[in-house]
Amino acid sequence: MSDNSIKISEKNKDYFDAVFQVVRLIPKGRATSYGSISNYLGTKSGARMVGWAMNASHTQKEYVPAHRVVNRNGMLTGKHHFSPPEAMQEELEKEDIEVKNDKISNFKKIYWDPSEELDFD
DNA sequence: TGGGTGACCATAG
DNA sequence: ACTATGGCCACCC
Repeated sequence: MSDNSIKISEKNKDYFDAVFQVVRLIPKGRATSYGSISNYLGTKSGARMVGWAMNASHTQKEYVPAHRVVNRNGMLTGKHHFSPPEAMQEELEKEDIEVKNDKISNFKKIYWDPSEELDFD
């Protein structure tokens, strides 16, 4: 493995790019939280920035599975930001992820932590 | 330039 | 268990 090391430059633009890359690395049927991504990138409290980056994810040419990114509670906080708000839950259910009341039921099961799954070189 | 906001998280009361 | 507050950093007005 060699592509798993995401490098962040001083440019915030690269930070956005890094977030997108991590999100794309999320396996199908899995989900992670903003905090985990920010923690993986080094910005512990930069969880908000991750969400901000996701907001710009739709502008990226490459597909970014933003629906696989939820908050620490497993709640689909960003669903309202999707083209059709219900699309987020739809996409998750398509990946065998059970969503109940805008929250992932088995979030702990399908939880995917980049720092755990991705190996550092 | 400065203040307010946000798809968050952790801690304290 | 729940609510309140701070922190964090980029973006917008």
